Amino acid sequence: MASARKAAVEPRIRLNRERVIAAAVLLADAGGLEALTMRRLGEHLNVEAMSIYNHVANKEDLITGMADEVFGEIGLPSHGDEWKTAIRKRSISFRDALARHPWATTVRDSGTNPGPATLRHHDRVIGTFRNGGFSVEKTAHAFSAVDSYIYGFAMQEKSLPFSTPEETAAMAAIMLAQLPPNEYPYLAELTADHVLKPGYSYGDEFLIGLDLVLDGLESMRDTD
Amino acid sequence: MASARKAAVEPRIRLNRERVIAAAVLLADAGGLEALTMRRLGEHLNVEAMSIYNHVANKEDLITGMADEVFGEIGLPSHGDEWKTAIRKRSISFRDALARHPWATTVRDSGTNPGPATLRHHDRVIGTFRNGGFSVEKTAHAFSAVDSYIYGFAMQEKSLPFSTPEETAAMAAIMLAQLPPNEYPYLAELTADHVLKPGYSYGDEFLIGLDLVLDGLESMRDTD
DNA sequence: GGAGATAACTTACGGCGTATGTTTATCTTG
DNA sequence: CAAGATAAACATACGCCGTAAGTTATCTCC
Repeated sequence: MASARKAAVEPRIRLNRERVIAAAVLLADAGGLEALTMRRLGEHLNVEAMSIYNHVANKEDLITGMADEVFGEIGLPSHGDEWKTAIRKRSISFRDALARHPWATTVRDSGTNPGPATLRHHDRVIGTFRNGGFSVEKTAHAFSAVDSYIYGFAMQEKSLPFSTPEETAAMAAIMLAQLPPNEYPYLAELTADHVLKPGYSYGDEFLIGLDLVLDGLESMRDTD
Repeated sequence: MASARKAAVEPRIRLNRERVIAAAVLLADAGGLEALTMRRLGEHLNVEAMSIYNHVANKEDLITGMADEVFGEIGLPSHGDEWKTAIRKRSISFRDALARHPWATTVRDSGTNPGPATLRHHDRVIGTFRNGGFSVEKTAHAFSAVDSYIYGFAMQEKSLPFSTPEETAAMAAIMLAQLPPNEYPYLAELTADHVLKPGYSYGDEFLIGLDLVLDGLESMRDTD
């Protein structure tokens, strides 16, 4: 057959789980989770959609793998640092990873069946609090508070309809113009006097809120 | 025709946007956003799928309407209360609304084209900070920090594979049993000594983290 | 009661995830 | 190196999905 001869000229490149997941992450980064379809993923891998199922159980399994991939990109808290510094660094790294892969903010089934990178990450974060003098109970509080904040911030950041300062200013001006001015006076004030000021960037809010949470955790650790 | 006669016996009930959105919210509450399909929604409304398009522009418009519905359920901060009390109450109400409608945590296109309930809600929250003595800039910090925390917490809560205390204990025991014990010692400790303790409920973490954020905002307001 | 508007229904299309069955390429073992 | 076994590719098909386009029934108002 002609196809057999052609196959001899262009030998198949074997797939594997890592290559599949990496390509899927690229696709989702570019167009969001809804751009990730098995057929399109197949195209990017030069393979038919069904061939992917030799390497992942189904689409959910694929996405779980992708989420673990993202967790693997987060810098683990360093043992050498004091707890606050260590958690601060990994929180920034966490937020950066979620900004690189915005689709990951909504996945969160890492909660139901976490992959190995996710487990290691969580273990190290918990260990950092414990070694920093937090009781088991206060470690739970700290873990919940910090990660809730990070996830929530990443989600808000993702949902903004702009990213660069120029886009922000343009978008804010439009939104301000079409706001009924008397109906939402405080919203109008915030937009006009803060968002539209030169140099405004929503991303700058991240560290302010993060440090607020970390300082609160420090005083919580030392009281009761 | 027989169908014409039958129609005379069972006259059509007219649809409208509110009824469509309310039914869609019910459907999503019960089975998540992926259970919300136009055909199923039609069935629940005793109507063909395409008839729904006389009342919403498309599915995205429908979901936007649903999100605004949820925002409408959140109690507005009261003018009578001190800012901290007012924000605390509305934050609890916000979290309750997101717990009732878990699908809403991932929607967030309220950011791109907010509905009237969403706008009113935001305006009132911003106004509460402003009248509580926050500068415009600090109001932005406060708004971002509080809502990030609430969204993130709601998302984590939603992604837990259990809700009742019994389920939690059962699930935690299973997860603990299948954890490589030496590989994740801190995770194991937290699960055994905290999650498996009687009376544990992740939901209790909400107020702890919320008060931590609110206290932090208070001292931020009074410094610099 | 007749006309025009509104909102329902019907049909159809392309794309989705994936079950099932078949073919081809690669690996194993002598 | 040959051949049988295994793994991974391809091909087809099914029942869903959102929704465009066209048709019919009902409601509203004179």
